[in-house]
Amino acid sequence: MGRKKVELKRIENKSSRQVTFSKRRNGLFKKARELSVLCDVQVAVLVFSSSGKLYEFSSVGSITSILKHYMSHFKKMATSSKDVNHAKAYCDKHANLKSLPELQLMVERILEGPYAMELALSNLVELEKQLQATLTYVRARKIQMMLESVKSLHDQQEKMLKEENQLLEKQIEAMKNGTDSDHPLCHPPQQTTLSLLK
Amino acid sequence: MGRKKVELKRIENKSSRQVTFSKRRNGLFKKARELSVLCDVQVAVLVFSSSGKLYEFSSVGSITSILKHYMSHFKKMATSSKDVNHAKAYCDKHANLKSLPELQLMVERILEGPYAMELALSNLVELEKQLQATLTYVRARKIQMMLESVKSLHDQQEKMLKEENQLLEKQIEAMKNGTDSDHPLCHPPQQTTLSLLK
DNA sequence: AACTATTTATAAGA
DNA sequence: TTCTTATAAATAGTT
Repeated sequence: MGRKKVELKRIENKSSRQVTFSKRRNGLFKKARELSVLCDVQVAVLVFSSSGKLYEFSSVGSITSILKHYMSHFKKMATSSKDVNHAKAYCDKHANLKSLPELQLMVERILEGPYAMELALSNLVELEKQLQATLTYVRARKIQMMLESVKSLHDQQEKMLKEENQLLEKQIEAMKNGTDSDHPLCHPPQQTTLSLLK
Repeated sequence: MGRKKVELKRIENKSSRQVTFSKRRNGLFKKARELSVLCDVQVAVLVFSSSGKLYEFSSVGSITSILKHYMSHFKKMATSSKDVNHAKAYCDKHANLKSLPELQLMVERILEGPYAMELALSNLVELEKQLQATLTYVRARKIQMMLESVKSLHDQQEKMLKEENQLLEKQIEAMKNGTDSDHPLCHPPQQTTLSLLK
């Protein structure tokens, strides 16, 4: 379908082969998307160029579902502005990581953009790495916070027990020293209230 | 390209959807073959019908490169044999999850079997779910273990402090009994009940 | 499955 | 590379 009918054999001229490759590859992906949508089927097209580059079309399936999975994680993560700020600071210090807002944009473009289907696999792999790194960081932060909260409770309790010990020691001291006209030991019951995990 | 322009959306009429599927599937495969021959590249097209049937065109080779990605995730998980045992026990109690060794076999069959190309996409999606579920479990176990180790340190310290308190209380008691045997206000110190991490 | 009016893809040229 | 356009090819609706 062009000015002339083409013979079905390798195009020997390198540059016209390259031009045809680019045009027909796009055409093939478009057809694949149409088939997928019109007929409600899953289609994957993989094209390996002679230079080893991979061009891929995927109507659905693992790649999209992986992205949706990340996306849902992502929305949860983005709700806590505190985490976002921590992550932002972290990303600023490690240039290989993108910030959460940047990643969010990236994911949204991919999922909602008009060219969602024409994403190269390499882009997805890169995105996945970025998301994984960010998730890992956020998880580490959460665990850190959990441990810190437990430790803080612990420290508080320890402090109260120590205070109680000191009080008791003073009582002993006082009893040893004192005669009994005045009874410093006989106070109303000590209040030892420990509020712990809510 | 037909009597009318078609909207790019699912064809609702089942039989015309089926006819279009058949026509366009063949068209897509023809385009794929042309691209492959004219441009001297490798092309694979996979079409999964809603009934699960696979139609395939391949100018060559395999999809194993995509599957290797899954495999690498997998290898990381399998490094800790302790976790493997925990996960095994967990999986035994939750029949919908496969154990790690089972998953490993699954992946190996997929990668090394002679029918690598004929994998249904649904298998990959299922595998992905299994892997994700297992990873989630392993992560939860790790957090649990970290918290437990902190709690155990905490409990130990608390026990020591309590013992010290008791010792001090006994000393007070003893001193009271020796010097000042009937003083109505002087009760034994109040008990200090500590409710801690469950 | 075949036909055919139309739309769509694309080869060659600018 | 991008656009234009003549023509080949694909295909939607019909039979």
